[in-house]
Amino acid sequence: MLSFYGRISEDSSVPPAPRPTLGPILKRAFYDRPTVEVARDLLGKILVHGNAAGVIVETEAYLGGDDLAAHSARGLTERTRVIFGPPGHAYVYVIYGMYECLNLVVEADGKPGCVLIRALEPVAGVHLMRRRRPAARRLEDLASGPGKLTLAMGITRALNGADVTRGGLVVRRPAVERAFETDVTPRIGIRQCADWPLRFIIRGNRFVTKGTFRAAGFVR
DNA sequence: GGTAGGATGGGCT
DNA sequence: GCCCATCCTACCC
Repeated sequence: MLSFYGRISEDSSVPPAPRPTLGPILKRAFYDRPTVEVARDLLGKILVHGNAAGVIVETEAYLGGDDLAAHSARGLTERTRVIFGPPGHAYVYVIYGMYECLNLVVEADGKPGCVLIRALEPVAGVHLMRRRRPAARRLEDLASGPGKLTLAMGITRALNGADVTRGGLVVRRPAVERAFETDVTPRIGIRQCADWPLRFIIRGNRFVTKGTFRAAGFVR
């Protein structure tokens, strides 16, 4: 099985891949950039909440301006206030009344833009994640979707507006950066601007969103 | 391997 | 009242 940290063997006599050592926390300047750049550059970084952590393997960019799929497209409301605020904060919203999705706010203060975190490759606190997601049978199902990963990581709407450059929810570099190829596709599960190429995944990674989406049509 | 339908509630028109 | 940036189960090849 192909993973960000190498090949995972089904043979228990083969030692597991080394646990990635965490590097420094991403600073605010990382987020204070164009949304598409940040969405792409978040791939391979490590989302950490408490004792759980996972490599970000799938993201989507939600732009300001004429991106009608973005919550901010309807203007500044109580819900979207965080998206218009300073970069480096969490935007957590409730979807379908049952699940919560994590975004990271980007672009300069006052300019809307955020990146939806869609899938993680678990790297720490796997036992914790399994307890939080009993429906997941395989490691690949633990955090392979935006609603799944918030459950697995224990991220709730209580973290809406949290500063992700300090505190319990942060994004870190891996201690050793690894090279990978990136694929770009249309975003999943939206109707407006459905063909815009704003979804980014680590090529070949087995932990990206599963299921029957119109996910084909790779742009690059 | 695949698809269809239901759960469930906040935000906005 | 309608629309969702979703997930799970049941059921069918």
